[in-house]
Amino acid sequence: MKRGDKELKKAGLKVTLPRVKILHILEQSELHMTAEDIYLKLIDAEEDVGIATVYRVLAQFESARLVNRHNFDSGPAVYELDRGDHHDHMVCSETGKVIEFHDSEIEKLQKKIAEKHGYELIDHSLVLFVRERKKLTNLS
Amino acid sequence: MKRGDKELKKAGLKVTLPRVKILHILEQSELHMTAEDIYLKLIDAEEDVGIATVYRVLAQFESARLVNRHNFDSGPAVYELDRGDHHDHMVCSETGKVIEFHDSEIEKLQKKIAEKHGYELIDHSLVLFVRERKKLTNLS
DNA sequence: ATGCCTGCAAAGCTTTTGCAGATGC
DNA sequence: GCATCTGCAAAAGCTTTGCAGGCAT
Repeated sequence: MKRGDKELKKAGLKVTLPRVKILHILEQSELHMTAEDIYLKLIDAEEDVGIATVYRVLAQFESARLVNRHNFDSGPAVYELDRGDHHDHMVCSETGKVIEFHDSEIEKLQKKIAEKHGYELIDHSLVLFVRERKKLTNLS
Repeated sequence: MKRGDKELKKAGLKVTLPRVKILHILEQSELHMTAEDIYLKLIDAEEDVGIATVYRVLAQFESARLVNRHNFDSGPAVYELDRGDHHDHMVCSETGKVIEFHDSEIEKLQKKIAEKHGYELIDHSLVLFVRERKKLTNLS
């Protein structure tokens, strides 16, 4: 039994080729892939998996907390493996690059704000839209 | 010339019935309406405006910074009038209620984090998903 | 009169679903 | 063998676009 199979079993999912392959792609590739990114990787690897299955499997993985889905913007959702380390995201509006970060101070403040309003914080979504800082020093 | 017309002119938009009506609805109604919410209000008011126009006008309003669009989740985007007061949102997962809040400490931290990574903060999106706090005191 | 604006319908893009056959256990 | 899973194609949900006519200036 290969690596990854255990996670699937634990989630109550049969160990099928599409699931193993998709999990593998998520492990190997860049973080933050769209369903289509994954689908194209599968095609590339000559795997005969339909896009519908990719969506279905990703939804199951999300329920099983194996992956997290984000809607950074309008447009397609992106998925990333849940490696157990909670973090937020910064997206460069020029390059599209995604940077992860974690700030426990911000986390604490969020909890406090929710409580101040009589609520319990379940989850949150924080995305910073940034651009590379212009270096004003080297204008020759 | 009625209230609101000036904003439209300033944005370089002709003062047309759909634009005036939509602006009016955004001013009068609850914050955070979907394009369809607005469309239904227009139908209700016997105005003969198409949903395509609602989307087009909202996009123009967004460019003109008269409104802000949010994608709280998957599903339809919501729009709110830009009243000049920046704030973030808290969504109750049980009732769907949206609460606005502002925390300058969090804002400051975001700016600092972006800069620490060599970026300039342009914008951000912060949504807290919450639920009503269970009162554990009155279990009879 | 002119060019911007609009309604309608059709298309677009992302995601979900129904179904018959395939596969894991 | 049986339930779960999958591919395909069709549908669904939200949003955008092409076009011919309408309206503000």
